[in-house]
Amino acid sequence: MTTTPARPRTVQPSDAATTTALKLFTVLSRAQRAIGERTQADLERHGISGTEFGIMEALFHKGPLLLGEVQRKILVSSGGITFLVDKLTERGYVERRMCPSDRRARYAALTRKGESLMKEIFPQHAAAIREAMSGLTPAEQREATVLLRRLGLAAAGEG
Amino acid sequence: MTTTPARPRTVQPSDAATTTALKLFTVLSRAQRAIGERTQADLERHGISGTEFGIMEALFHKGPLLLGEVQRKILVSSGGITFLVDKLTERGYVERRMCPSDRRARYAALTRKGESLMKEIFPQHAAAIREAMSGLTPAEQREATVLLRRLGLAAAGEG
DNA sequence: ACCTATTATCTTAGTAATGAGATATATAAT
DNA sequence: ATTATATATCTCATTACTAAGATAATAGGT
Repeated sequence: MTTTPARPRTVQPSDAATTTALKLFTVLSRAQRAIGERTQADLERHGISGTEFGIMEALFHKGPLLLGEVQRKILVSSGGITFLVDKLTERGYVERRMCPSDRRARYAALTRKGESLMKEIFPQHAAAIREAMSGLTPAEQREATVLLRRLGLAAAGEG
Repeated sequence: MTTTPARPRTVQPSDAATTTALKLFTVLSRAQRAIGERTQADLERHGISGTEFGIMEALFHKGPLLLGEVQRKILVSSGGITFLVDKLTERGYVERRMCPSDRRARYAALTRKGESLMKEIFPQHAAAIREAMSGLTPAEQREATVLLRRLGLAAAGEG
C-alpha cells in the first residue's frame, strides 16, 4: 500500500462537515440580524429598545423581580442592568423597591404607566414578530425551533 | 351571515401562530448568542474581533475590495468600516490602496502580515465553528440552513 | 462576637459601534 | 460648461453597552 505523497497546500481545504457548519453560521447570523432589525423597528415606534422591552416584558409577565433575576433573564452585565433600569425609571415605566429580606437587593417593578404601556404594545409587538417570521409556515417554524433549541443548548452548555 | 360580536378583552391572548413565532424568536436569539460567544472566544486568542475577522476573511478570499464593498458584505455603517479598517491598518494586517478609476474610492487589501495571519487562523476558526455547531449532525445542520435561509431572506426582503 | 467568603448592586472607564453631516469626486442632463 | 444628483469615504458626537473594581450586606463557620 502506497501513501500519497503529501502535496504542499497553501490553505488546508475544509472538509464537508466544516463547510456545512460555516454555511449554517452565515445563515444563522443573517437571519438573526434581519429578524432583529424588523422587530426593533417595531419597538422604535414606541421609543424603546429591544433590551428595554425585554426587561419590561419580564416584569409584565412575572411581576416584580430582583435586579439580578432580570439580569440573568435578559443576559446583560450587572452594570448594564443598573443602567437600563435607571433609564426606564427616568421615563416612569419602572421603579425600584426595597427587598424586605435582603437590604442589598432591589426589586424592579413596572409602574402603572409601564403596565399600561405593556398592555398596549405587547400584543402589537408579538404580532410584529409573527409577521417577521412569516417567511416560514408555522410547521416549519416549529421544526426550526427544535433544531435551534438543540443547537443553542449544546453551544451554551459546552462553554 | 352574522358577525361575532366583539367581546372586550384587556390583553388579547396570542393565537397559536403568534406563540409559535415567539418561541422561534427566543431560541433564534439564544442560539445565535451562544454560538457567537463561542466563536468570538476562539478569535480572542488571536486578539481580533469577529467583525475584524469578517473583514479579513472577505479580503482573504476575494482579494482587495473597495471599502464600500466590504461594508455591504459585513453589514456595518460607513463610519464603522472606516474605523475598523483604521484599526486593522494600525496593526499592520490591512492597507488602503488608491482606486485608479475613481479617486473617491479606496481599496482595502491584506498586507503580507495579514495574509499570513489568515492562512494560520482561518482553518482553526473554521474548526471552532464546526465544533460550536456540533450539537446538530451535519444533516440537521443542512436542514436548519435551508429553513434559516428562507427565514432570513423573507425578513430582509420585506423590510 | 469575629472572620471569611459570597452575593447584589452601583460606579467608572473604556469599547465598538451607529448616524448625521462634511468633503471630495463622479456622472448625467441640459 | 454648468448644474444637479449621486456616490465614497471620513469626521464627530452619541449610544449602549462591557469589564473590573468599589461598596455594602448577608451567611456560615469558629
